[in-house]
Amino acid sequence: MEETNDLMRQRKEKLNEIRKAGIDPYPHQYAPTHTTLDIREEYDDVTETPDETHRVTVAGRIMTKRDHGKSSFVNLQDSTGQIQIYVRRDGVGADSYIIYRRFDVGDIIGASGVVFRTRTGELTILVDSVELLSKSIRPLPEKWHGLQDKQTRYRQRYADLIMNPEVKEVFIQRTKIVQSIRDMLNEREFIEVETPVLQPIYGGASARPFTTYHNTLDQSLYLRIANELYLKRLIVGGFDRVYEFSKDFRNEGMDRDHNPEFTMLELYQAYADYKEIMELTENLVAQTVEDVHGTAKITYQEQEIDFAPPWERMSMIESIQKYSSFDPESLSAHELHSTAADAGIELEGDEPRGVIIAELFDVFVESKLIQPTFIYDYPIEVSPFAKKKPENPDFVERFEFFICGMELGNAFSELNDPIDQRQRFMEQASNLAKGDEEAFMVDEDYLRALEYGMPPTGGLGIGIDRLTMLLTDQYSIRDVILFPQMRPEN
RNA sequence: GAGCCGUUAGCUCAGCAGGUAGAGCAUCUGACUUUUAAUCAGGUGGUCACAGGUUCGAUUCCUGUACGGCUCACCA
Repeated sequence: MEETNDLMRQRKEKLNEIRKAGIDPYPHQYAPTHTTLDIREEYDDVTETPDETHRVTVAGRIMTKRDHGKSSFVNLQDSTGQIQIYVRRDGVGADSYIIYRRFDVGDIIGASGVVFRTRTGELTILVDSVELLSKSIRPLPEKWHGLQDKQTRYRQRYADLIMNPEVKEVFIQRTKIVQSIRDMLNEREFIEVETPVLQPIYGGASARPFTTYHNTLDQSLYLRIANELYLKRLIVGGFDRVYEFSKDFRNEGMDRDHNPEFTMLELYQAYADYKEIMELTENLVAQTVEDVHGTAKITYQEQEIDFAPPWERMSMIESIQKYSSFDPESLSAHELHSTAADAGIELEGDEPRGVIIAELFDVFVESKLIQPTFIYDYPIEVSPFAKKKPENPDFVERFEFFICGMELGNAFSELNDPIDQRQRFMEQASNLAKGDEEAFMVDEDYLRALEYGMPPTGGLGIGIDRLTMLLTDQYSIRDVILFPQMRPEN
């Protein structure tokens, strides 16, 4: 249904008047010579006297308009910032000025003129030619307070971006973060690849998937919850270093650090173990912080975070010993159960030891890890794709890293023993049968790949959205995703 | 999934111990050729989220619904 209000009606009338004057309100192209930033850099030293050699053509959106009878000031915004333009009837001609009077805040216009300074010192273009490039028929939010309503900002990100320049900055930073990581990985001879988003069998993580359907194949397909198993197939195939920035989809709750679709970097390096990946991780992230901020120290929600390596390292057991009064090592399985129950953890009663240890970690430790910290050596029960520790087969060579109480990444020495992997799959399949919605199916093709032989390999996943939250000091994942998931408006 | 809070003009927000609504910006008309929250004068603009209930009367009180925010739970 088309919305109407007086303001839009008025603008449509102006649009018709402009058309009647024989002017196309939506012309096909324009050729600006400068961005507003170019002008600020190039003409920083101009004076109050207009000089014909300081000629520029700019294009952008009218953000404010101050009419003074036969002259008018406009703040014009382009992708690099704003500049003031000064339109005089004597400058553009009487006919053109009549059309100009039909321009509104929000319209996209082009203007040519010479750069000078007004007597208040404002860098300004004295315009002798101005034209409409696109008529805006929907009024922008108010200039002073901008757009505040969160719902509107998320649903109409375009309006948010027009009105709130700091929002745009966040997304520019996001791109820089990705670019920085990509540059470093390319330099280390990793190959960037693309693997399927539509998967016949989902796997590589524990999460409920989105299900879809392919008509021609007459088959259900899943949107990937991870790309792990495909990247490892490539390791089998002889790509020794691969990575992918992967949009993954998990059919679960939404909150300040979960969106149903999100971006994960996964990388795999043949012949490395998790200790090497740990070093790669801290160097990669610390360098990204440096590239984006020029320093390894940032402030996130008023907490100072120092990314300079080496980061703190603690085994999961050590971390539980440190942050709770419990020592999982000295407790029997039965005592572990009652400990966990006392801590308010809901249990069925038949959870294996490792599952409870992981729960204790979640409850007692995770939120306390503020500075970048590696937690390593996870229980085997919660890590179906990680290699066992040679000296203790109850635990695997796996780490996650945490910053500001958030899990940022996950890595392991990849399980490459096809016999062991098959057993782990069977356990998952049995959990699935028992009703664990986040367990997953046996992936026979992945096992077939492993049977050909996969070199010892270290793998890593990093949550790009969460990393961006940290580096741009945003409280919610919705503020680092351009179009976050929302319920329908109506 | 639970709790708390919110939804009033295009935007940002007031308000109503229950009597059909206000401000600023925007917009319109007039004046104004160096303003920058331009200024001055005068106007326009509202299904007070939606649906029920109580009441002589509901934007206001009550209930429900929708959407959103925050917190908690869930999420290895």
